[in-house]
Amino acid sequence: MSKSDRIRVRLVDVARAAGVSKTTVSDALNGAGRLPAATREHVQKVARSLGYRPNATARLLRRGHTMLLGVAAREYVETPWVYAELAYFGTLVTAITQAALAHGYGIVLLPTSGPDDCWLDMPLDGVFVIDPVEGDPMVGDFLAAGVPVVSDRRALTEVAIEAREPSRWVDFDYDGAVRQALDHLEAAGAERIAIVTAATTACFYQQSVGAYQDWCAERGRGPRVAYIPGPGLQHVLNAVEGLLNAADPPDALFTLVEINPALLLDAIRKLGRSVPDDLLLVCTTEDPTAPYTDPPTSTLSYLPGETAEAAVSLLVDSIEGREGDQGRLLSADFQIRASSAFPARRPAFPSP
Amino acid sequence: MSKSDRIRVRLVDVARAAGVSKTTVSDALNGAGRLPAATREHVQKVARSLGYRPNATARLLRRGHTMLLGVAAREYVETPWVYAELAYFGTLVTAITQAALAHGYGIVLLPTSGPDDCWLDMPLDGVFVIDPVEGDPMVGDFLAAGVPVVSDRRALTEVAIEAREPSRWVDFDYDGAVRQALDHLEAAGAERIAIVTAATTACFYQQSVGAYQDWCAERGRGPRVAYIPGPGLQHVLNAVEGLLNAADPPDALFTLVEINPALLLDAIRKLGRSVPDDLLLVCTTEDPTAPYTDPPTSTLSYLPGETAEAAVSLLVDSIEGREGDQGRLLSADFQIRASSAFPARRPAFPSP
DNA sequence: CTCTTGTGCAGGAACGTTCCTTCACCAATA
DNA sequence: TATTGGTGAAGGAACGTTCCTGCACAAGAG
Repeated sequence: MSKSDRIRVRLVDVARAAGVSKTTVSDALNGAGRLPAATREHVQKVARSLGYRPNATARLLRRGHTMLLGVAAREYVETPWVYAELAYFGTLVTAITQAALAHGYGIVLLPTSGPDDCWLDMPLDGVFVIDPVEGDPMVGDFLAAGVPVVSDRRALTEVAIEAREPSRWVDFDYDGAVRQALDHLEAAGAERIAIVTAATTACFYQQSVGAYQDWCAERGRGPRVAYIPGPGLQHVLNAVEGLLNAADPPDALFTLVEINPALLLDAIRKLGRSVPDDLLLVCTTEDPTAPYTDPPTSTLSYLPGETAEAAVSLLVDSIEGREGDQGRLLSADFQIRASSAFPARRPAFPSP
Repeated sequence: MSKSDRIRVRLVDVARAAGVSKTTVSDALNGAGRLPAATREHVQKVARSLGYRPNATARLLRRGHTMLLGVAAREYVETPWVYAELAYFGTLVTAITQAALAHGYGIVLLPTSGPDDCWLDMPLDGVFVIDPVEGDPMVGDFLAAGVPVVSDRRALTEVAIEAREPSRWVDFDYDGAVRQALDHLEAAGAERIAIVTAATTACFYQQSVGAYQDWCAERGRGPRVAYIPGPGLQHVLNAVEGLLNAADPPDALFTLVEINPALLLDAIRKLGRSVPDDLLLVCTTEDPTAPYTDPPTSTLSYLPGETAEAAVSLLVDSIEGREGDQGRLLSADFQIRASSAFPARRPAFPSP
């Protein structure tokens, strides 16, 4: 009926056409076996003329591994796939793809929601789970199925310990990173540092806010935390407006959520404040535009490139049966630029 | 030796443990066959207790399709995978992933370069090729292998016609879109409109610049085109600076390349110009921050969401043997905001 | 003229599923 | 008692590869 009824040409078809056995065809095309050059070339010519292409699935079944790595972002599990909103996810996925390619693996983007354990239908050799939720069922399913898992957070112990092989991890020293930024702002003269964070259970936010609160407590300062309720930059802008219009406004802002730095500077300007004269600013972001804003924005980066490299390498070690590290602890990258530099004069803001 | 030597539990293992045949196990777990509830539950219990998970690859081989769609970005073929740099790619990939998921397909990110035809080793049911180059070998390989291809540009005829099944396409009316933006700028009073484009062979830039030149010629105006040599926002900023510092500077800017609007406004401001008073601005971008800049930026969007929807639907039709459309022609979405609105006064720029 | 060694290739098992066919069994009907 | 019909389950082919084993033949050594 349809033109796609034309059946695909298989190995045996080539064998018949060339008047040899399928072993000979396989050997000729794969460069294996003991074949004289004449036979090899003949078979190759016939295969080419028939337009033969090996069936990838059959090959994978035979070989036993698929050379495919899954990637799943779990932070907002209800949203199907959100990474485009966030520069962090975008760069991370890119970096993972490149790193995987370098090891000869392909990348499959996994649904974060879906019917039950539909993710197990994909032929994967390993999975990288970004921002797993607590007791993540996806992680459990894969480990139970014998598929190695690497996560960018290591809060998976309770699931992992009952599995045959615990999941490996890549993690960051959040506490150190947050303190580095806060110390810097303090040294630059800030006395009322506010942070903007997300109202999620994601490990990154939990630990960062915790570190911030500890840091404030050690200095006897009241914490100023703005929580945004979900993804979307309007929420972030609202939160910033709320902070700056408060009775006792902050003299420094530290954002944990992704926000385009130029846009944030715009918003701050519209609220009648000037960076860095009235307000110091540090953004947690992977946005490559940060150095080009006016003034250039100080950033805290969680190095998607290195995360990806480490994750893929751990995953591949695990898949290929090598005993490698169990995990890798990375440090964030803090870039100081003019937005948080020591201003000529300290804010002459009226204290209430 | 290693702990991963522990062999995976297969269907036959469950069958042996449950004292039944593999047929019974398969039927019990898949809800097929004629089995009494007792047997079904017994088998399920045994399977669960052994931690059985079906092998995805074997299943795919049997079923004949993999439910996997490939995605390849070809614009900068030399760069391994660049989409994070460009909001268009990011949103497009996200949208494709979601659309594919809705049809029950997964997404595989394909290497754009690599040894020969390594992409054929992936078990794909179909491929979406973004921005194919002329006579793209990847498109040819897939079509020859009987894998349906959909592309977001239709300039593939010479490859497609020799294939059994020509590739399907999603395309845009670039000419109409460019003219819409230019007409709008003209109506707003602009007399010297410059565009910023990329020095690539990609269909989108070629056709858009062509439309711009035609439009200028029809009005007897000299075209002002700035070409950027490669990816990276520094190039864009340099190009803008070059245009605005020229002897006879433009009074309107129309960017075809991706650039963060807030950042561009920053740069224009630093060059001593004000949008929209001195300079009107229209950006081709998918950046969600455009409505939030100061002033809000007029944008031309090539609707990654609709592109993805159409592409996946064409692909799935093709895979599942339905005779569907051969292609889909979409229109770009032009959003007029303050950055290109009629200013109170026309630029009082000195003509040379 | 045998015995070895090597070459060129064919046969068939295996990978782990799904599903089509067959078969035994039991009860109800003719 | 023979026939039908339905139920429960087993056997085995098939999906398209790869690769292990082994056969036939020829050439050289003894």
